[in-house]
Amino acid sequence: MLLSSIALDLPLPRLFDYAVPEHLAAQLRRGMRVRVPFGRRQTSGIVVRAPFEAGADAGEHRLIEALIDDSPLLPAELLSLCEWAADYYHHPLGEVLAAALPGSLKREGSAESGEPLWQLSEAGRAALAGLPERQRALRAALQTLAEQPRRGKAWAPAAQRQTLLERGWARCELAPAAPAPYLAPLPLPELTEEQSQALAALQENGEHFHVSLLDGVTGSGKTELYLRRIAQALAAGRQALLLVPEIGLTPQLQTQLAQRFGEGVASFHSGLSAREREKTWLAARAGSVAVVVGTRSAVFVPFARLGLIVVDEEHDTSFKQQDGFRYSARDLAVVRAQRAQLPVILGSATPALESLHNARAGRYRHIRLTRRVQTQAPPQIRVLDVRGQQLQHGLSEPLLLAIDRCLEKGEQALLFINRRGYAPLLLCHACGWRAPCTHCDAQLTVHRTRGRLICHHCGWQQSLPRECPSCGGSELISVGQGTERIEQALANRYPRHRVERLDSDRLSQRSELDALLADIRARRIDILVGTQILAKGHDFPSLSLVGIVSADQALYGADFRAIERMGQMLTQVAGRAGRSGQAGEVWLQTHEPEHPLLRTLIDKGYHALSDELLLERQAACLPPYSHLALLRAEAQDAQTPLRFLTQAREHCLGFAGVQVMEPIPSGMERRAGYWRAQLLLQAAQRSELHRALAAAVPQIAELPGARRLRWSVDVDPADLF
DNA sequence: AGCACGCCGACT
DNA sequence: GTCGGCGTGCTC
Repeated sequence: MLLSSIALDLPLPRLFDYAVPEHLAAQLRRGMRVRVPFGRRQTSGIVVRAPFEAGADAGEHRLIEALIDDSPLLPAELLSLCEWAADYYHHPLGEVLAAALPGSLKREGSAESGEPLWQLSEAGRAALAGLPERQRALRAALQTLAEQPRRGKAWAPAAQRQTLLERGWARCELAPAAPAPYLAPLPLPELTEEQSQALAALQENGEHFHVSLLDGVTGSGKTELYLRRIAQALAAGRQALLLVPEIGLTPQLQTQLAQRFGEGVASFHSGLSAREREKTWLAARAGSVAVVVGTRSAVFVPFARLGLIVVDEEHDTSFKQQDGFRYSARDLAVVRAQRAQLPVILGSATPALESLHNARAGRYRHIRLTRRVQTQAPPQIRVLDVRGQQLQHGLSEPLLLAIDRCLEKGEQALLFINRRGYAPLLLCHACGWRAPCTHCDAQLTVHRTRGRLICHHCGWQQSLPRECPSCGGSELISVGQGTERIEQALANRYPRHRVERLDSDRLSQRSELDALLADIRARRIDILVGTQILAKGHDFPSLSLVGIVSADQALYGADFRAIERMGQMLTQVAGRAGRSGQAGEVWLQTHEPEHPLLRTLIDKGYHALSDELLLERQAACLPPYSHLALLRAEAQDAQTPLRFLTQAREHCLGFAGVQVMEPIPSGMERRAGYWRAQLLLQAAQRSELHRALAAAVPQIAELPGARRLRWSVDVDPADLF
C-alpha cells in the first residue's frame, strides 16, 4: 500500500499519513494540496512526503479524497524553507505552511495562474509502443506530447490529459512565464564615489550566496544601490524580493520602484485585499512579476526564478512576528538565500547588534556608506539638560526658541515623541486616583481629541470622565506628554503656522498619509509632530530641525535591548534633519544628560554605541553571544501559567549547555485579561538550545494542562516581556 | 483546532 | 426525568 504524509493546519507537531488511491499515485507530489477526511470532517492539507511504500507496522489509514492542484502549489524551494522554519522555530509544519500561503489558498481555491507545461514521462514513452490502436484519442494525446512538451490545455481533450496523469505517463508543471525584458530607464542618478565602491563590493560574489550588510548612514543612498542590484538581477532574467518593515509608510520607495521597474513591481502586505495578495503570490510563482516588495510575510512568496533578496531597515523589529508562529523574516530571508544560493543584502543605517556581530565574525560582508549624497555634515545632536527647567507641555524654553528660529527662516521642524495620545496618565489631584485599564497592568492613555481613555495594550476604551470616579473631585489632570499634546501646545504657540501630527492614530486611511506627505514635501506644513513612524524612511526636503521631546523612557527600559532600540530610533529620527543642502540641527531633551551610553551615542555615534553594547552583551552572555528561547504562557488566572511553566521546565532540564531559568511573571503580568508568565532558556551554542527544545516541546505539548492555557515557543525572542 | 463523548447541576 | 456546562481524548 502507498502512503503519503500530509501537513494539516493544526496546532499539532506531527504529520498525518494517508493511503494514496491508485489513480492518484502517479500524480501526487510534494507541495500539492489534497482534500482529506479528518475525524468526522473534511479538510485540506499539503503533501509533504510523496507516496512511499507502507512498512509492515503501518496502522490504519484513510484515503486521500482528491487532489486540489494539478501541479504543486508550493515550489520545492519554498516547501523546504517552511520545513526548515518549522524545525527551527519548533512550530507545527501545518501552521507554518498556513502562514506561508495567502489566506484564500489555504483551503481550496483554484490556483490557476500562468500556463501549465506538460511533459512526457519515461513511463509514457514506454507505453507509447504498447498502446492498442483502438485507444485512438489517448494514443493521439501521447503522440502529441512525445513530439514536444506542450503548454496550456489545447493540445488534448481533458479526459485524455487526465488519463495520462493518472497513469503517470505525463507530468504537469507550472510553466515559468518568460521574463519580461528589462530596460533600464535613463538617465540613472549618478553614483557617488562611495556608492560606486559599495556597488562593486555588492557585486563581488556575483549571483551566489553571500550576505552583504549594507551599513549606510541615512541619506547615503542605500536605496539606489538596492535598485541597481535589483536591476542587475532582472537583467539576468531573474526576479527580486525586497522586504520592508511597513510598506504603507514608504510610498516614496514604492514610487521609486515603479519609476525604475514599471509594471514589473507588485506589492505584498496586509493592507491589500486577499484577492490582491493572492494575485501577487501567484504571479511571482509563475514568474510573471519581476519585483515583489513586501512586509514580513512576503518572505514566503514563491518565485519561479528568484535572483536576489534585499531586507531594508534590517534592524526593524517588525520583521519578527509577535504571535503564533514567531518567525523573523530577516533571518528567514538569509536562510532562504543560502538554501537557494542567492545573494542577500541587509540594509540599515543602524544595524542590529546581531548583524554587526555576524559581520565581525566574517559571516557577512560589511559594506559601509559613511557620507551623505547631498549634504556633507551629518546632523549634530545637542543635548538639552531639562533638569530644573520650566517645561511647557514637556517642551523646554531653549527648544521652543530653536523652533522659533527655524520657523523664522521658513524651514520645517519635526518633533519626535514616541507616545501616541495626549498624555499617558490621567490623575485625580484630590485623591490620587489614576485611570487604570481593568484588563491590563497599565494606565489608560488620555486621547483628548477623541474624548476617550484608551489602553494601548489591549485596545479597551471608555469616555473621558469629567469627575474622579473614586472621590468625585473635578480636578483630573493629564500627566506626561503624547503626540496630541505636543501638537496642541505648538499649535497654540504658533497660530499662524501649520502644525500636523503623524502617528498610527492618524493613519487610519492610506489617502490621508499620502496627502500629509505631499503637504510636507510642498512645505505646506511647518511643524510635524509624530512617533517613530517619522523615523521610517521618509525624506523631508526642507527639514532643518529635529526635536526629541524625551529620550529618558528608553534609558529606564527593562529589556536588555532597550538601549540598542533607543540608539536606532534616535539615530533614525536625527537622520531626517537637513537632507538637502542645509546641515540641520537635532535637539534632545533629557533628565539624564550624563548617562554614559547616551553620551556615547551623542558624542561618537551609533557604531560606537553598538561597540559598547556588544561588549556589555559579551560580558553578560546575552545575544548575540548566546542564544535565547522563551516559553510564554497565559491564562485567565495568575497561577495556571506559572504552574504550567514549572512543569514545562522539568522537560527542559538536563541538556548540556542549556540553562533553564525559573518561570517568572511577564514584565506586564496582566494584559488583555490574561495573566502571563515566561520561562527563559539560554545556551552558548544554538545547536544545544535546539536539541533541548526539540526534545522538550513535544513533551510540553502533551502536558495535561497544555490545553487549558495559551502557550508558545519564541526562538530568538525580540524582547523578554 | 474541531468535534465527540461523558458525567454533574437547574429547568420545561 | 432531560438540556447543557466544559474536562478529556482523538484525529492518519
